[in-house]
Amino acid sequence: MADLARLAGVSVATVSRALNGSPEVSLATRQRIGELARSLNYTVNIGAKNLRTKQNRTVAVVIPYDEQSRQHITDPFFLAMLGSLADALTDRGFDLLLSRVDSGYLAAASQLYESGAVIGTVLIGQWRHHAQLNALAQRGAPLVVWGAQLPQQVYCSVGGDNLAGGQLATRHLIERGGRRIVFMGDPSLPEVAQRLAGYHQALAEAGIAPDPALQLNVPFETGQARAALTRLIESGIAFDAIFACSDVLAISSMQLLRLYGRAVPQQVLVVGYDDIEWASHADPPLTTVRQPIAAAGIEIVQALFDGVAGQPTPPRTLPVELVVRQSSLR
Amino acid sequence: MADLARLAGVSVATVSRALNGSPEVSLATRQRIGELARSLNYTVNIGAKNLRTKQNRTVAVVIPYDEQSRQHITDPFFLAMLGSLADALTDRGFDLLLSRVDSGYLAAASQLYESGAVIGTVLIGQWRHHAQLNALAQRGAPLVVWGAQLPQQVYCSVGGDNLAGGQLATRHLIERGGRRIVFMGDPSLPEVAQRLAGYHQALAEAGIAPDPALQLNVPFETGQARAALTRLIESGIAFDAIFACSDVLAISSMQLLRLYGRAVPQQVLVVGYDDIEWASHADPPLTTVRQPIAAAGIEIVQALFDGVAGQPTPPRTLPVELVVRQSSLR
DNA sequence: ATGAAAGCGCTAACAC
DNA sequence: GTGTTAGCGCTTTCAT
Repeated sequence: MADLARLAGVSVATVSRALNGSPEVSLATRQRIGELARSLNYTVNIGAKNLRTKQNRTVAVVIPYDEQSRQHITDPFFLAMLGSLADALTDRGFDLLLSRVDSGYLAAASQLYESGAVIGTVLIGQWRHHAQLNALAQRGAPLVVWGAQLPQQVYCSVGGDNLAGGQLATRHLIERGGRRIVFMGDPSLPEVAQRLAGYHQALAEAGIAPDPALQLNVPFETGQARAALTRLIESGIAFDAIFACSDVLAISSMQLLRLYGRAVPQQVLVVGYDDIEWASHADPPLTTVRQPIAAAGIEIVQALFDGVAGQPTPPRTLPVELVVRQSSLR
Repeated sequence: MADLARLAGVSVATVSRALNGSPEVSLATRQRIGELARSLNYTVNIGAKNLRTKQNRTVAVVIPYDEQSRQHITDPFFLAMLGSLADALTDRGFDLLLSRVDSGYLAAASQLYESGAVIGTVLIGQWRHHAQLNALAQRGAPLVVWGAQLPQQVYCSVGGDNLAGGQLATRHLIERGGRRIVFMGDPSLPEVAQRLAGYHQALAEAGIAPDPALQLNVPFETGQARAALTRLIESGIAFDAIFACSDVLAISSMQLLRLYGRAVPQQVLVVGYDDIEWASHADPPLTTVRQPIAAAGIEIVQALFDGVAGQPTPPRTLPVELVVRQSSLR
């Protein structure tokens, strides 16, 4: 900037003002300096600017990972959320700092904030970390978590309406003739627990007694899910429908069912969750509960900015919607 | 830090040294300061540190988007690459700044560098921007592009061996009895052009004359691809195999073929490209050319760091491999 | 309308 | 082993 000032024959103060479009500096010099900067490929050093102004236009997006599995971000749903956040932030002129932190030590997520690198943090994946997240929020970092709304929650969460989602899916399966409906998902995750509650409510409404044998407690990871479903099939326990807590699980299950000669939807109805792009390309196209991904990105970002501005940030629940395709149409 | 110094009864210089683990400061005070900092949730302001030391531990990953379609990052392959890069950078203690820039104005990608926000840039998706990328590289920013190696290339590219991939896929289809092999992809993209060249070579080896009617020039976007394939089917032109330049295209095509009562693999063999996670869950499981995604992340990051260090960064081509599943096994 | 100068939080000579 | 001080590149009062 000093160079620029010298070349323009003015002081750095003027250059700074000009580059920031201050009306104090005459239009002529403002333009002259602007063009000089452009021709020199000069850009204000963002670090110095941030240091001086104590502001900052970047947001951290944290995806926790299991220390053991050390797995790559892989579920298309997470990735779609990431894209949605990227778009929402880009629209507001903010950058996105992608960070992976050990899920056992989420406190690391706040370092980005405490070191002044970001103005706040978005965490995708609440998992089992409710307490850790509360602790994190209490350290003062603006934080928004994609996940379920829980009792005694200090942090702000934005999430789909999981209870309604579970009900929607299950009611639909019942309407279509399902009576022995398998539930697939890991209820130790808050979001899944709520979907399970919706499943139970819908069963109760229809006067169907839930059979614990049909509740498959499997993580969002196809390997174990396939094993569990295989055991179920081979045990000979009857079922005529599946409500899976993710599309990945649902599609993987449909494939397995085919292997065992069970036709979808003729013999088994299937409903998934998320409505990832693949759901409509599955065979048969998958009925699923659509999560409002684009809206989610916008809401999350809005909530985060509210938090940064010191405004209250109540948890938000976004509506979900049932998308009926052929996997549930007998 | 001044506060910390006061509380510890030392000067800021000592605190700085202690926090950076300098052996000059006595172990006792070093530990004392360390614990004090921890108890205060204090973290060195990274912006100020970067400003002073003129270093920086963040890398920009840019995903261009079309100004028109303004579409979300959506192809699972891109997202998998992103995950791989995130892992590779995390392993080296670097942060990843995710940025979306208008593909018509890629020069914007260098701003992150010129403003000192990042030490270099990784661009996923070479598309048609060879010239722009060259210009970008010439501005001095360390840049690595995932894509094909091209003549007169100034920037460093890391990519799969597209020529071999095209050959592998096509030879396999021929071995399996394919004679009239459809090619799907947009040859205006360098990577696809190389795969097409491989396709042509394999045809020539087998003495099969290429039929231009079988070359479907469609983008990586299923809508147009489906339209083109539909036209081909309805035109009555015979074909017995498809080589699609992405798994998304391939799976979408299989779905369409089923609609038209063409059995895969009995009537039409299909091979895809990328080996995204979904390929093995498709129906039938998709034979495909595997891109080395995990290795790619590591290579890209290595190349970028070489560039930052001022070392030469020749383009790198990574081996691909054919993964045979049922979609091509008649 | 423009300039001089202080200071954002940190590190690294250089002194002691 | 520790303190003093200059300065990274910028913005912003306060003067003029």
